[in-house]
Amino acid sequence: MANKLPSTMRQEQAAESRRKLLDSAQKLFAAQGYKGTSVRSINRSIGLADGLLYHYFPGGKKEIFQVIVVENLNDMMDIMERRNTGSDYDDLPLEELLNQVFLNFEEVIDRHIDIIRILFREPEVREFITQEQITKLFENRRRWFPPILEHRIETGEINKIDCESAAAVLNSIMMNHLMVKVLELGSAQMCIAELRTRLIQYQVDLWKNPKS
Amino acid sequence: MANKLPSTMRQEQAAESRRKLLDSAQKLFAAQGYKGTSVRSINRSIGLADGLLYHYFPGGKKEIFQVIVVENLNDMMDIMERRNTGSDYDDLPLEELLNQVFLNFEEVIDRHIDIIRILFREPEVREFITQEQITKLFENRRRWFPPILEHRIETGEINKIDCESAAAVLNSIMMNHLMVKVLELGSAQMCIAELRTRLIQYQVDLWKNPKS
Amino acid sequence: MANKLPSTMRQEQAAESRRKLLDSAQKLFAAQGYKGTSVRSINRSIGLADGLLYHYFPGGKKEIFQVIVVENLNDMMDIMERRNTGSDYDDLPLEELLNQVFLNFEEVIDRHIDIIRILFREPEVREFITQEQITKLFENRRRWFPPILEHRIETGEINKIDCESAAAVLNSIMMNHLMVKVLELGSAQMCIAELRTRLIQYQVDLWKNPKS
Amino acid sequence: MANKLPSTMRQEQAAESRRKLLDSAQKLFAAQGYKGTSVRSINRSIGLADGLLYHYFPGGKKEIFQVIVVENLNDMMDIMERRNTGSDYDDLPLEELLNQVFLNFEEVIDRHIDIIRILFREPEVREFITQEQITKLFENRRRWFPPILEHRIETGEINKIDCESAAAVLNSIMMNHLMVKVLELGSAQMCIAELRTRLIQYQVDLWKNPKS
DNA sequence: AATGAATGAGATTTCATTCAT
DNA sequence: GATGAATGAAATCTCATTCAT
Repeated sequence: MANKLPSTMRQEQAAESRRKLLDSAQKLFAAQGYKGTSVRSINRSIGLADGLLYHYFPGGKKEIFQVIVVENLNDMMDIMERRNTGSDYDDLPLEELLNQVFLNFEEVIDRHIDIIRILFREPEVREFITQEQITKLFENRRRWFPPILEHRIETGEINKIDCESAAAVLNSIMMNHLMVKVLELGSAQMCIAELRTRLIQYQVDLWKNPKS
Repeated sequence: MANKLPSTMRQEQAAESRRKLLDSAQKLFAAQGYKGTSVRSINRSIGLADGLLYHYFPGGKKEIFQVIVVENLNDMMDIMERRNTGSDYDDLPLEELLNQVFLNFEEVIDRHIDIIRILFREPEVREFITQEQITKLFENRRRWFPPILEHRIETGEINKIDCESAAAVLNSIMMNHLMVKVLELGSAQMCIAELRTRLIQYQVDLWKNPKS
Repeated sequence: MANKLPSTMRQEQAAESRRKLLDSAQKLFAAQGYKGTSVRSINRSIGLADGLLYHYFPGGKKEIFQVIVVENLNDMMDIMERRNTGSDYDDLPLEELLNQVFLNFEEVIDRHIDIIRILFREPEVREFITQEQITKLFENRRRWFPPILEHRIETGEINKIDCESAAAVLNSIMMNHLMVKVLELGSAQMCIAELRTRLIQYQVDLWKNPKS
Repeated sequence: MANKLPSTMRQEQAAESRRKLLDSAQKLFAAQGYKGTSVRSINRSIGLADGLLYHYFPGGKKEIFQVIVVENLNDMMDIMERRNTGSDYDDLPLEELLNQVFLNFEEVIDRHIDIIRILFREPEVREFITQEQITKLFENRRRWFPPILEHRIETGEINKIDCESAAAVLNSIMMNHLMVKVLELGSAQMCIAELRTRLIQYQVDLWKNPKS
C-alpha cells in the first residue's frame, strides 16, 4: 500500500507517454504518409528520447503503425455498428432522418479523418487488415438503409421504390462526401446546411407521390 | 553526314528509353507509392544504368514524378473535356445515354488507374498541381449534366426536377465507383451490366412522370 | 532487532539473485558470445528488473563477465592443481592410471565447458587474465607427467624413454580432445571406452619392452 | 575496342576494392570478432565511403563475412587435399617425412590463421558451414597417415604397430599445435626446430625395433 | 550515351546504462 | 531493494545523387 500510489503514477505516466506517441504518430502518418514519417520525427514531436519508442513498441515503426490502424479501425467499426442499432429515428420525417444520418456520418469521419486518410493512402495497411474489412466498414449503410425505406413505404410516406438502388445511391452520396473530405477537394457540399437540405429535399421529393 | 541516320536512331532510342522510364516509374509509383519506390528499382525495372536517369531527367526522382503527374493529368483533362463537347448522345433515350456515360467513365478510369491512384495517395503531387485542378477534373460532370437533363425536361422525357441536385447525385455515383476501383474495394457494382442497368432504371423512373 | 532475521533473509536472497545472474550470464556468454549477449537478455533470462543488475554489479556487463571469468578460472586452477598432488594412482598399472587421468580430465572439462568456451573464444578475456594463465592451466600436465613416467621406468614397468616428449604427446592428446569438445567437432574418440582403451594400449605397448 | 581498356581498368579497380574490403574485413573479424567489428570500422580501415560496402555485398556485414568464411574454407580444403595426393615423400626416411608434414602443416595454418581463428571463435559461422565440414578439414590426416605408416612397416623401416592409433596421436599433436597458435598460447614447441626434431625422434624411435 | 563505382546524409534499430519513483 | 521508464551513442543499412571513365 505504501508504494501503490507511486507505482500507479508511474503506470499512468507510462500509459500517457504511450498514448502521446500513438496520437502524434497518427497525425504525422496521416499528414506525411507512413514512409514519409521518420521515427525520429515522431519522437521529436513529443520530445521523446530516440530509443524509447522501442520500449513501448518493440516492433518499431511498423508496430506503432499497426496499433494505430487496428485500434482505430475497431473503433470505427464499433461506432458504425452502433449507429445501425439505435433506431431512435423512426418517428422523424424522412427528410429529417436523412439529415441526421448525414450529420452523424459527418461527425464520424471528422473524428476519424486521420485514420481514414491512412486507410485510403497507405499500401502498408494491407499487411494488417484486409480490403474486405474496409469494404464492410463503408458498405454498412447499404444494408441498413433498405429496411428503413421499406418501412416508410409501408406507412405511405413515400412511394414504392427499388430500395436497394436507393440505398446504393445514398451510400454513394455519403462516400463521395467522404472522398471529398479525405482528399480535401474544395466543395464539400454536404457540409453546407442549405445544400444538404436541398439535396435531401430533391431526393425525398422524387420518392414521394407527386399526386399527394 | 555519315552519322546523320545513326543520330536519328539515337534520338529515337533516347525517346524510347525516356518513355520506358516514365511508364515503368508510373507503374511502380502507383503500386508502391512515391517514397516506396527507389530510383534504383526504377532503373532495374527497365535495365537502365544507374546514372543514366539523370541524363533524361536532370531533376531526378522528383522530376520524373512531376512529368508523370502533369503529363497524365493533362491527358485526362483533355479526355474529360472531349467527352463533354461531343454531344452525339442527344438522340438516345436517357437510360441509354446514362449507360454510355457510365461506360465511358469506366473506360477512362481503367486507362488512367495508375495516375488516379497517385493523385489520390501521394502527398507529393501537391507540389506540382493544386487541389483545384483535381477538383475540376472530377466535378466536371456536375457542370455538363444539368443542361442535358434540362433538355430532356423540355422534350418531356422526364419530369421537372432539380437538375443540379440530380447532377450531384449522378456525380456521386460515379465518384463512388471511382473510389471503389482505386481502393480495390470488393464490389464494383457499376461494372456489372445488370446492376448498372437496374440503378439507371431506378433513377430514370423516379424522374419520369409516374402517371405516364 | 525486529528486522534482523528478515535482513538475513534479504542477504540470502540477494546472494541467490547474484548467483542466478552469474550462472545465467555464463550460459548465455558461452552460447552467444560476450558481444552477442545483451544485458537485457540476461535480465530476462532470470526475470530481473533492468536496473537491478547494476546493484549487484556496479561495473555492469563488463564486471559480470569479469567475475565469471576470474571465478571460474580460479576454480579450474584449483582443481587442476589438486589432481596433481593427490598421487593415489601410484599403485595402478600404467594403462589404468592413464585411463583415470583421461576420465578425470573429461570430467573437469565437462563441468567447465562454458568457461572453457569463453576462454577460447572471447577476445575480451584478455582484459582480465593473461595468456600465460591460460597456458599454465593447460600445460599443467606437461610438468607432472614426466615424474610419473620416470617412476615407472625405475620400477621397470616401461622402457627408458624421453619422458618429456612422452608428456608432450599425452598432453596433445588431451588438448585435442578438449578442442573437439569445445568446438563440438564430431568425433570425440576419447569418450568411447573402447577407443580410449585402444589408444592407451597402443601407447603403453610402445613404451614397454617388446621382448618381455 | 576503344573503351575496352578503360572498362577493363574500371573492372580491375572495382575488383581491387572488393578484394581490399574482403582482406581488411578478414583481419578485423579475426582480431575483434564478428560482432566486435563494425561495418564502419571496415570501411574506415580502407578509406571507403559508408554505403559502398553494400554495393559490393548487398547482404551487408553478414554477406561479407560469409564470403570470407566460405572462400577461405574452400581454399584450405583444396590445399589440405593436395597435400594428401602428392606423395613425393615416399623415398624420405620417416623422420624427415614427419618433419616435412609438420612444416607443411605449419605453413598452411600460418597462411590461414585468420580464418582458423574465425572458424574456432564465431558462433555465426554455423549459419554458413556445418561442423562436419570443419571436422573433415582437420581430421584429414587421420585418413592418410595410416597407409604411409603401413608402407613403412612393409619395408621394415618400423615395427608393426596400430597405425590408426598412431595416426590419431600424430593428428593430436598437430591439432594441439594448431590450438596453441590460434590462442597464442606461449609455447609453440613444434615451431622450434630442435624440439620438433626431438619429438619426432622420440616417436619414430618407439616405432623402430629396439634391437636394431 | 552509357556505366556503375563512389559519396554521404539520414533512416531504423539496438543497447548499456542512469535515474526517478 | 526493486522497477522499468528514460537516455543517447552507435550500429546497420538505404538511397538519391554525382562523377570518372
